[in-house]
Amino acid sequence: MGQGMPLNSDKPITRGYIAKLTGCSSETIRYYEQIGLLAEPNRGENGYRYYYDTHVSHLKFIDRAKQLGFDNKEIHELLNIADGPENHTRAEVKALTEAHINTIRQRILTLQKMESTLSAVWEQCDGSDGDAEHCPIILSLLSDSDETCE
Amino acid sequence: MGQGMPLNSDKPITRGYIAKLTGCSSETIRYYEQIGLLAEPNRGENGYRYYYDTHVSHLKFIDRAKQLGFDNKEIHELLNIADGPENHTRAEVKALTEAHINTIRQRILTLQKMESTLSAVWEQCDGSDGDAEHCPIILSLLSDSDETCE
DNA sequence: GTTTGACTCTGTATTGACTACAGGGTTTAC
DNA sequence: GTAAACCCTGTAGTCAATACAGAGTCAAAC
Repeated sequence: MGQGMPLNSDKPITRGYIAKLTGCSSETIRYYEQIGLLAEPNRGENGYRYYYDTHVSHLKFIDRAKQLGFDNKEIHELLNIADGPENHTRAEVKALTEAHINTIRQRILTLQKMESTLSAVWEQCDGSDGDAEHCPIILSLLSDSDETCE
Repeated sequence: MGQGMPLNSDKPITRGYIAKLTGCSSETIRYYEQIGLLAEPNRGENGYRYYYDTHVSHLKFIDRAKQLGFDNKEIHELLNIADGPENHTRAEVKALTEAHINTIRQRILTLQKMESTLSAVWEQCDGSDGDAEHCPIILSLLSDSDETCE
């Protein structure tokens, strides 16, 4: 029931502390503020940034979205939606997510092609102390495989 | 039998022409030279770069390695090996390739996890014109899923 | 013979998502 | 009281290009 971390909603916390709380580095937090991803916090008389609960939950939101592969621009949109969901539809969120899923699927396909090609030449290479001249990996990079009619 | 492109080994070609031959942009070619990936070509009296066959085959090598996901540093090593294979072993090439394959496999795993998580929430969202407040995608980003004992 | 357009040259700025300083000021712990 | 540990700012670096400004050069059309 909310122990562990004594986070009084009214007591502001420093950058180093919110960094530990969220797992972000304090430099990253400054960066997020700079690019407008995280709202500017209040400042103390000494110029120190002081953060509240909302900053903590926003940073956690950012972290989760990042783990799902969203880039900062997409996370910015998602945060806007989360902060004012009454101005957005589920259709909008679903479309945004779908586009992202497609990007990820495309990346997977590209990587899988690389993997299978690489694995094939890797298996052909005997991995011995012999001269790299006859290494099938090097040979495959040297040969115009698509232009074999040369 | 080597027609199609009349490439006399002794006639140097300009940057724009080698760009068309290899599919790289001419800016990219200048960039490769800058980072030491492509050897500095001779210059004409006017300061123009003039390329030979070796540059063409090096650029093609780079392109093929890039398609297999190698980064510029790795390609640099591979090019060194291809240019002086007597100083390298097949074991070395195989190890380099294996490390790269492992990186790619790791990336695939990460992306597949993202994909399955995203697909799951995507399916839960009805995609209607309704308020985004109850959108399961947004909710999943808002919830401390790992810290449910709060 | 000049002018037009396409090329080439250089250096520098931008992208994205940070990370890593340098060179100060402040706060905390002992 | 002093030293460590924090905070502040601005700036530079990373990777792999891409893009642009401003200048010079070249080939061909008119």
